[in-house]
Amino acid sequence: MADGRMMAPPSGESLLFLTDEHLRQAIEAMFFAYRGFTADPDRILADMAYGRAHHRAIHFINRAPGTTVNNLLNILGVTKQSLNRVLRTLIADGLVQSRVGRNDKRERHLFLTDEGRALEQKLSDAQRARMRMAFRTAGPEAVAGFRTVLEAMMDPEMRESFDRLRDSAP
Amino acid sequence: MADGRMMAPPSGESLLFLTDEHLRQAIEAMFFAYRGFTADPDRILADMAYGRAHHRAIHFINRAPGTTVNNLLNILGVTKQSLNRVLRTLIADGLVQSRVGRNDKRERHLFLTDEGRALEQKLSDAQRARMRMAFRTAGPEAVAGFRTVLEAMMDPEMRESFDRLRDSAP
DNA sequence: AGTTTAAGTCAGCGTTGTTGACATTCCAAG
DNA sequence: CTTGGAATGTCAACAACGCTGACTTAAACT
Repeated sequence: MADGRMMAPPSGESLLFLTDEHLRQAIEAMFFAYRGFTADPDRILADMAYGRAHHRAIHFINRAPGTTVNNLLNILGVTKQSLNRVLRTLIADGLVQSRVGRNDKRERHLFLTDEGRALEQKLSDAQRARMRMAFRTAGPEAVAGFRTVLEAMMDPEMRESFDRLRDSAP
Repeated sequence: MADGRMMAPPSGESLLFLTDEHLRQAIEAMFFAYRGFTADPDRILADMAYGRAHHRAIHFINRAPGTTVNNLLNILGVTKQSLNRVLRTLIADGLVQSRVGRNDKRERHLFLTDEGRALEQKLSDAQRARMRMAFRTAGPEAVAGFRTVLEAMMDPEMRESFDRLRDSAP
């Protein structure tokens, strides 16, 4: 019966739980969970002329104010043309401010305006609310495991970006 | 110092670890990890004329052979027009076979061909390899927590799809 | 038999990713 | 001081994959 599959994998050093079936379930869980993860911000953005790309840009500019375009490029992992299109609309709409670098005037340093910060708040509030709910439901031990697995799943370069952001936390 | 942030959240019933900062880190972890999650299949698909949508269709047809288009629609959460474009190319390329329903001739039942199964294997091998590596690195307890949190993060309907697929496991 | 409902198709559009070519601006090395 | 290269930005074209709207066909229901 179904209960057999709902049992927790064996603890300890056993690695027998890594069957293809378990891995497939994990893959599907990742797929469905990511849909939930993005659902709330997507709903907010749908009403505006923005999409997920705008959300990501706003998130990381808020996270690291004054970041350069090139730095953002590395974090987001897209081409400058793709990012530029998003940034242009955000700047035109007054959500993002681009300041020429003082030391290196080739660089543009990006900041959220008050309006941009307001949208960031709205989006991240929604996303945090879901994450908070999931964490409360799952409990602290599960959360620790969740983060451990996510970090192990990243590519090394992404892991570096992640660590850099984390280590520069306020 | 950085070690302070690298400590595991407090265990037990404490919920103090649910600060906005912890949640934000989790959000970023989810973002970077999902990139890793899709990276390997994406690389394989890039060489062909296929994308992530084809991968998803192939995955779930393999998972539930004979599934109807409408069922697949509900699982994938896209419009039938969007799915149809993908299915048409997969059928034209001989990876998927579509059979008219016997009871209800309006329905089409979908199956992978040998060639389709071969591609599915290639894609899922790559994705499972990463997942297996992450699971081995993180350990069984972390894996259990990972799955718990992912399930709590899903929308109820997605959770139902996930459970249905899991309960029909071979 | 005629209407409604469901499944699937076709046409067209928007967002967001891609490449390629190119201009501009500027730092830094020769 | 000139030149090479780096950082940025723009234009154009294209692909993947979401979406809506209009339509055909088949089944089901009055």
